[in-house]
Amino acid sequence: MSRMPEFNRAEVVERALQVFWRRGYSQTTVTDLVAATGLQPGSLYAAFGNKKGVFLEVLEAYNRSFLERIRHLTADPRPAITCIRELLDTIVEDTVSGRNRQGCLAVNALLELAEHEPDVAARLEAHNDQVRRAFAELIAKAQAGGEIRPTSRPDALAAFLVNNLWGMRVMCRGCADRESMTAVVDGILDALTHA
Amino acid sequence: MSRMPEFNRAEVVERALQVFWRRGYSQTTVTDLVAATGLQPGSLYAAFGNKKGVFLEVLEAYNRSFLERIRHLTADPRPAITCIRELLDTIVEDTVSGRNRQGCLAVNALLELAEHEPDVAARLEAHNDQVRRAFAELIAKAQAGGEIRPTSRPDALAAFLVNNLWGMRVMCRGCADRESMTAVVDGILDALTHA
DNA sequence: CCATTTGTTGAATATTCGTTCAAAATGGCG
DNA sequence: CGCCATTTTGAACGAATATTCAACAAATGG
Repeated sequence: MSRMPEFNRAEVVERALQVFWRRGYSQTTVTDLVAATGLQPGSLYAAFGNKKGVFLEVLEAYNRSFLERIRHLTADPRPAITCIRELLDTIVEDTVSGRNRQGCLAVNALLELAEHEPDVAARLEAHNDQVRRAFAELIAKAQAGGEIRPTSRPDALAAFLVNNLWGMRVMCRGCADRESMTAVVDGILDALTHA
Repeated sequence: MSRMPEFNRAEVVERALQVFWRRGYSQTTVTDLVAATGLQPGSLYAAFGNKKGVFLEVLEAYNRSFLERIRHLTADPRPAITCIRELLDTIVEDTVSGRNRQGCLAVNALLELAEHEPDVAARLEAHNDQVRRAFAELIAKAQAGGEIRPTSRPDALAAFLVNNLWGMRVMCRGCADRESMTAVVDGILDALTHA
């Protein structure tokens, strides 16, 4: 009964994500989004409402993907500590190689927008909680398997781990030397296994 | 032989700092700065060149103050671990009480501006190095005094500590519950003392 | 093949922002 | 006091920005 959209929504979101991730929210202009997505302003506004609408959908896709990645670790047959080490090592490698120095979109957005976009902040808080819970499950599994001593509660260790993850996401934007980053990873894993 | 400036530069910088800290760089308008400092646009531009000039001076003041605070810890007669715990506890209290949920100006600025303001990023990297070195000294002192075992190098432990500090500066913008934050602080101190 | 509904186009719009500048004000000094 | 260098004032300017809209195009159903 009507004309069909010419674009693939997921593709558009993915391309917008790349721009927002690299340039941040404020420094990304609608013109940037038009160039990156191939959509004209009118189509963009028809599909997403406004710039913030695009960003919210981008953020949702990013967070979902990240969270799934963490949750998959719990299903991984290898020891949990191995999975965590691999996760952290990947960040180090991506940073040192220059493959990814843009940090975490969610962390970047939280620091940039927490003050004047309360709804964005609320979503990011919720995401943070979910990440923490996912790690707590992973740690509980590791404690059950004897990899981590059950001295500390999974919640507490998860909060500690997430804190370090966010710290690394800050550092990889500004001080990307391998030595410091591996020292950090070693410190985290020592803390988890000796706790 | 000429007219004298009517404002106190340090006061103006301090007031501009409050605005930039709360709102971030992009979201702070020159109109905001005019309102906060009491200076008219012309005076502001005569004194600082432009908006970025104001911000650079603000950042310098903030970083110098923070760095001095850390360096003072090395001269504190009490055990280094006590000083570190106090530093971290202060962050927790300021966050939970709502006294300071704006995190760290330097971290916020790094994430917001690293991409498109290379000179800002360079200054922040240098600051980061100085902070790390200051903590390394503090830790070396603690190792010499037997508070921390000399198993790990001071550099490595300092990198780990700074990573957690930045992580806390992220978290205090988005997930300010006391339980998580004290869990993080406990994790940090356990890691430092048992390493 | 027409009517209708929806998507696309891209120039236009209104607003906001950083910055400038000419005129007025101020204070030190001969 | 009168000269002059400097600061202050605040309206004005141009550039950039997010958003809109009227004209056009495509697809569907009868």
